[in-house]
Amino acid sequence: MDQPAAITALAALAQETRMTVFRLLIQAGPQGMTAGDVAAAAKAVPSTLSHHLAMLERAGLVTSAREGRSLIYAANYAGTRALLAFLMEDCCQGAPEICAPALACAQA
Amino acid sequence: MDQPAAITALAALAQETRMTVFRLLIQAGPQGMTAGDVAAAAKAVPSTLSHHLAMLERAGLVTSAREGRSLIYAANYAGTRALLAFLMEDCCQGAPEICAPALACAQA
DNA sequence: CGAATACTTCGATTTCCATCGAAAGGAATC
DNA sequence: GATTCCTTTCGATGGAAATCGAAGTATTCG
Repeated sequence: MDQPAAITALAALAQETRMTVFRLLIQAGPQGMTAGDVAAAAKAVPSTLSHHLAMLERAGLVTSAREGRSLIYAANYAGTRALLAFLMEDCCQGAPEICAPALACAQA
Repeated sequence: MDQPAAITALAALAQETRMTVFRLLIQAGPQGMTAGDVAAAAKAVPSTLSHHLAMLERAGLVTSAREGRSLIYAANYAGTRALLAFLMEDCCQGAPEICAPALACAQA
């Protein structure tokens, strides 16, 4: 992942509703949730939420798939992993004191 | 770190100039750089850069200290670590397949 | 004290983002 | 084939962010 892509992904997460939605989808796991369920859980108007989901998808943090008349959104593990890798490589390159505790925390 | 603080930090990094400045300060290490040197390296007008540095500082990603008539900016390791920890905990909680590769990458 | 240096803060402009209601687009049902 | 459902796209509006030049603040040196 290059810097412009990382910035797009960070911008996607730097918003309350989108961050909430993303966390929701991470917790929902690989099977994901319908757009409607996400909207209900996030207490957002459908059109607004659709906009946010599209932004998360463009950022590579979320995937969508049609199932019947619903759209299923799920967390994009590869994209999320790429963003974390970008941050870790960028930080730890010369500064392991930043990332070492983070990965200890992740292992717990 | 709670969600609002993380969003502030993510927003601070989700901008080209600020991301560049942050990476510059990480590479500069604990001794940091003067605001003037940062402005020169980032090819930015002083007033604009001052605004960006202030935002990074509010986000807890950099620190500032006066030294003579210069201001020294340096990466805030604790704040950066906290942001990564927030992302890792949030991601890996139920999804180690995201963070495991990230930490392997960081260890290399 | 006065001038010069190093940044920041102020004021103003332009551009981008978040939000909503209304209309439109596919998919299933009857 | 018409209707109903679920979701997106369109159009418009209010508000926040990025940028710059000019003026202000703190510090050192003459």
